[in-house]
Amino acid sequence: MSIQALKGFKDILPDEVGVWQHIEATARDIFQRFGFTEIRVPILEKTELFARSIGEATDIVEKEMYCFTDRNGDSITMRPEGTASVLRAFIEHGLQAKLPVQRLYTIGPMFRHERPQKGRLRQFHQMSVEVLGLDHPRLDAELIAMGWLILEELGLTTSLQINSLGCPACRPGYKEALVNFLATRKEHICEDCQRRSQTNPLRVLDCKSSHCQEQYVNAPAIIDHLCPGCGEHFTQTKASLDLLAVPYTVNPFMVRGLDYYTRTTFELITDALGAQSAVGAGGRYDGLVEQLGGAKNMPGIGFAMGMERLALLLSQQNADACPETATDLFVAALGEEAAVRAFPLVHLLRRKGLQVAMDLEGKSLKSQMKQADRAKARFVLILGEEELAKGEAVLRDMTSKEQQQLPLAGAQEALCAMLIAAVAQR
RNA sequence: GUGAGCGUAGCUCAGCUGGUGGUAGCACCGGGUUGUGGCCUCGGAGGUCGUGGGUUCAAGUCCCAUCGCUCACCCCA
Repeated sequence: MSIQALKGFKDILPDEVGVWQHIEATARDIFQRFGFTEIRVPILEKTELFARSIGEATDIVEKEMYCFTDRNGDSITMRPEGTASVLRAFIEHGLQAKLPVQRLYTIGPMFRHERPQKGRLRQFHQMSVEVLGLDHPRLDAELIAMGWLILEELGLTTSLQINSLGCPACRPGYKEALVNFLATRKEHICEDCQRRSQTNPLRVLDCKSSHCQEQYVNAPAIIDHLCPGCGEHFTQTKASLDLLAVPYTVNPFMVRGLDYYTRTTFELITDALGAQSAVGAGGRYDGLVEQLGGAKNMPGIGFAMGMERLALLLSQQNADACPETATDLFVAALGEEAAVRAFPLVHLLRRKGLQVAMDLEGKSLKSQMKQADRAKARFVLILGEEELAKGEAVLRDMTSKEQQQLPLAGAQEALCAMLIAAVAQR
């Protein structure tokens, strides 16, 4: 048996890479329009960073992280998400001193040891954005609208759900009300829900069992328990979304799997990916910077998009949008003398910026024409013994099938210029 | 961690109640066209039927184990 990739680790093969590049290019362009700059952060961090930000009791930290002890005996973790690292860098380098409001994005692989399934891998890729230093509700709306715009420009149809999780002032009160409510339904809900009533009561409302959902119809909703500050913030966020004409539905039962979220949370959802419905999600995390040892009262908000999920959606909904690679010119040389002549010509054309291919093995013209066709070459320059004898090469336009003679005499630069002109005309 | 389904050519898959591995499709190589691609046509190459054991005169097919993949639960982007 030959060696295979690790479970949940996948190669992105040449014929799928166009989709990925299209997603990335579209997103980078939009990030830039919204004033974001890229930050690149390491894949490895101290384990403590994630334990402190994501939350000790979360599934991610408890059982999904790739942790190991390095040669110095330090506990190291392969990042399961991007926000913690970006905030660490923000604090470590004092970025708030350089610009009061930081808009950052990062793209890269994340790692979680889960059972792989459709749209879920152990190494997966996220594009994530963070804004630090501003808590205005218009920012929440702007960020959500940016996520929406990315999907729109990719030609993908999704829906948007929003919620508010409150803040340390109002959430405990809600939690208590919820726990009390759940106690009254204890006998009628599934085992998972009973267990989660203790460990993570907010999560219970997210149960997929329709039987449980019936029980929760009259459950207290967090948005009815928000403190005045959070209530006003949520109202303003919704109003701002309306101003931008971004359609949303409020899902008072939506929760997040990371502990650091406060106030606004949202998910961009699709029903086209099987069990994995979220293609993007995020929210506000106003206490996180302080929690990680940074400045007090440093608000933050961010979201991440799953690139595998976007790629799946794109290839099933809008595959045509991804540009195909084409070749400007294929140089078909026949015989050793012609090959020796063509070889440096090809290099010169490449230096001039053309996308040029050539067969190096001395195959038949038929075979070389086939290669040219496969490479989607727009032109083929035929250079054989006959052409050398006549001092004229044949340039064939592969779509119109028209052929013209190009003089070989004189400097190679002249031939180059003619070829570049021919390619530029199309 | 739990459950289900599936492993046959590079890829997608046929293969019935066990009886010699498929002229299968796509891709690849070559000929038809001695120097012109796609379309057509003819030919060619390509396999430890995931692995190990068992039942049987006989196993791709039945049984057991094991490895792998996929989907779902859970969780999440």
